[in-house]
Amino acid sequence: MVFQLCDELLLQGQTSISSTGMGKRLGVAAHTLRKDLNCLGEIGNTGSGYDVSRLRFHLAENLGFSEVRKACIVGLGRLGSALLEYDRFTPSGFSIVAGFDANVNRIETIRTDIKVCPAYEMADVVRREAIELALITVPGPAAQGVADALMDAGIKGIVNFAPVVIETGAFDVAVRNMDVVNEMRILASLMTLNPDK
Amino acid sequence: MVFQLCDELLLQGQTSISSTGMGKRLGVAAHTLRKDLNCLGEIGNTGSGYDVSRLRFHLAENLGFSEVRKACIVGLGRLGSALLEYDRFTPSGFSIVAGFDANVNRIETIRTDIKVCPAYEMADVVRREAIELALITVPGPAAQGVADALMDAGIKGIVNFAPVVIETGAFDVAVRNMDVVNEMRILASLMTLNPDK
DNA sequence: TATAAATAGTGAAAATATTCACAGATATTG
DNA sequence: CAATATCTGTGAATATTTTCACTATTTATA
Repeated sequence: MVFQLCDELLLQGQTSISSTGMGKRLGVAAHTLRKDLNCLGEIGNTGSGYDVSRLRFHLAENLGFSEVRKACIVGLGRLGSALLEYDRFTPSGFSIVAGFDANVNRIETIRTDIKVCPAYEMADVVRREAIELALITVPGPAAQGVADALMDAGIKGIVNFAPVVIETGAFDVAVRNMDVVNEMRILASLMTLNPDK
Repeated sequence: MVFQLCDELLLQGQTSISSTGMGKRLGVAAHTLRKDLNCLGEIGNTGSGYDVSRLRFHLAENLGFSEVRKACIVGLGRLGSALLEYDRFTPSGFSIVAGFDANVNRIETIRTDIKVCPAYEMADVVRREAIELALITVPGPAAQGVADALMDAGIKGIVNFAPVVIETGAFDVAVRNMDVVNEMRILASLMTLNPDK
């Protein structure tokens, strides 16, 4: 959140910002930000706030954004193939190294620079290339099976676009869900629990 | 999260589940679930766990999923127009009542049952139809402006697909961000902070 | 039916997270 | 250059969340 804000500030030409200023933009209390940020060491400047690029650098170092991480996309339907062409992965430090789909006909019609393979090669490719992240864009009923195969092959993190709960069992794998309906439900519940004015 | 699990369980024909069973599937401790769930009153059955459809009903009642909420989509590029055709909104209790885009040519070429309007009509339509939720699918630089206009028009919740931080200022509006790169960064940071074995 | 196993609810304890308040440092201003 | 305003870092105080431990109840079993 702060990291993204840093990028925006730099784009806007702002080189410095205070915890108060960040708090306003992020909707977070200033002291919370200060407490969180000085885990990185004393990187703020008393009197003038934080230097944006210095802050960004320290966040990248500490959160592991400096090294490029390999990812793959499983399920090359409309969403999956759109993601294959998405141009923000590389500048953000992620490298999409493969796409997989169970439908061989579909694979043959996709035109992209990224290697697309049939699903039965998935475990092999993930292991061989040491792919750490996977984006799951298969239909709901197929998602758990795909996740199981990926976890067996050593994947470390999953972004799940299917509207189902992915079980990780004993695997030490982090899952992030991206389901627009779920986000809308969260908004609806906030509105219900905080009817406010 | 529990709500989604209820749907899956019902689909699989499972009518009852214990807090332990849910915890396993969700990767959450059983006592946490029990503490959270009995905010809804005593709806579990000692000895046999929770009745899934009863649990689902109570969650829906308390979280406000029972009434249909109106939503609109702003920005009808590839993502926005794909969402116009998405078939999970209606069965989930959301009604997409309008789409907006600044490009009038684009509006004329979209074929859908949902009303699509030029951007300058947005505030009027949102107010007139009392639309509560908005999905923002415009390019990053346009997102804050769109959000400001929507908040002025009385929107209560935003799902933001643009990779920028939306400022809500003094408005009491909830924002949920859906950015795949941001989710991948979260996974990367978890992997860095928990290198585990 | 008696016994054992499973399960929710819950007060209390422990662990986390947030907020407050202020010292000490830097910047700004007239 | 002195006075004022701004700002971080941080220990202490609160508040919140999570975990634990146990009771009471229901279900399953033999």
